[in-house]
Amino acid sequence: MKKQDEIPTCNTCFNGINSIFKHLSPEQMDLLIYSSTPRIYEKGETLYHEGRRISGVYCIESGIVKIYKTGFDGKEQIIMFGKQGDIIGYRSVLANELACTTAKIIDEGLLCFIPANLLIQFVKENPGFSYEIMKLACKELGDANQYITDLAQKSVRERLAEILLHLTDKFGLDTYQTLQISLTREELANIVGTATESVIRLLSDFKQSGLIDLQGRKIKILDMNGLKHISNAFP
Amino acid sequence: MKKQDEIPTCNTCFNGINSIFKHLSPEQMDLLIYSSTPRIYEKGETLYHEGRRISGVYCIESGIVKIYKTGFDGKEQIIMFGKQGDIIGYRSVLANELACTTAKIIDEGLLCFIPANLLIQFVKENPGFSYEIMKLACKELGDANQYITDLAQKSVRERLAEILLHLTDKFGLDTYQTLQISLTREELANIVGTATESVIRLLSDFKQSGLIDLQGRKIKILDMNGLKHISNAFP
DNA sequence: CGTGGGTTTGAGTGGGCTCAAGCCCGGTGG
DNA sequence: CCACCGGGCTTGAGCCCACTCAAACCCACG
Repeated sequence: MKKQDEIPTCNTCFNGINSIFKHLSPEQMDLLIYSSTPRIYEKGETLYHEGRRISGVYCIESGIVKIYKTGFDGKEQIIMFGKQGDIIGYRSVLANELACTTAKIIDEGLLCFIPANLLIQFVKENPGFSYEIMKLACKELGDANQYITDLAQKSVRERLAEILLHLTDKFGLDTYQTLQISLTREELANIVGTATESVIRLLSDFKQSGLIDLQGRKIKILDMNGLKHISNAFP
Repeated sequence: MKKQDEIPTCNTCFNGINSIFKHLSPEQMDLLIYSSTPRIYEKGETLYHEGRRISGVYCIESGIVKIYKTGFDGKEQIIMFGKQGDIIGYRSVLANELACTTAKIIDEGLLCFIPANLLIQFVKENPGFSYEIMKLACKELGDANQYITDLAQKSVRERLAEILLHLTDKFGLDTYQTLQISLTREELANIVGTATESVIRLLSDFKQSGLIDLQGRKIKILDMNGLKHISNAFP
């Protein structure tokens, strides 16, 4: 736990040019910094559990968070990932409901906990901030609607190609074209909404076709246009 | 068009106890009534089109609106229905995006058009109203996440049972247990995310099992618990 | 060197899709 | 009044995608 010795700070997170908090007044910003608790979270830690009361939201300074629902038979359905700059858990806090998802760290990093009442206070007294959060929710809702349509109408093959492109969009590639997020085959299956074996077969199929390359969990994106073509998305 | 002679009014819609507009100031309410244009919309009319600019939102005083996306091969995916008291189109207006869905009247009724800039003005200057809309978006987002999980993990049979229960929740039954919304088999399929023939086969299967009764488009819900059991939802 | 989690591959099966044909029923025009 | 549509509904046959089950492999780790 030596890492805790470096004093963590959320400054980049709060002050970034695209930060959701850019509309806060100086006083509110002070209050935010004073009331929020940053710390390093390790791989496997759970931020909140589906069905439980949620006491605040988390702002991600670094690391990756997996947000998922647990289906009837215990199978995970990954709804989204959170990364640098994302704020998670706000949905349940603002709707004043129990958490409808579970959030778990898959890449360790620095997160800032912000108490629920503080967030609600900001929303109620700062229209600019409120509008910002609302835009976020509306954007997520648009994405969700799109994914509903995909799940209902596309084949597993199409969806897997699309997910690879989405992950590329969100997490980027390194100089060797390697996707900058590491997922198990099972996790990939739990995004796409299919069985682990199907993901494995399709991935090696994509590899045969020269669309991607595989080395363990590293996925190299070789032919983006080929994937776009298969996915029937990204017009 | 004789119906237009009766002067339509949105009063019930704006002043209802659960109205989203309950937090508006008297001046804002006046402005709303002055600036909004109520009229009767007939079956088949389209309020807005997916991919086009959207000039305002609609508040439903009566009637039913179908909100859907059009998939790659032209197939509709119904995202939700709007009824009395619902406000639709706000997502795209607030996110300042092109419409991500199409909205079409399936049961004629009175709707009130509210210009986009007026809605945005209210959101920006009235935190209570803003909070109310935000809660709405968050709630819809929760529903969407649930449906993503269902689509990814449940069988068509389970989903159809679940949809019948959701429709019962939203539109209610008459004294003969008949569902108070009339849909074609194809529309049902486009909610569930399956082929028309599958819906037909499963409905008659449910009828055989004594769960429902069918008379054309009228669906009688006979055994709610049976449907719950099949749907693996509603714990 | 065993243990266990993740990955891979194969075989078999079945849910649900597609295609095709026929039916029902309300509307329309001769 | 009847013939004839046409849209929606129903039923059947056949097939294939993708799931399940089972077995083996790989590799990091204690």
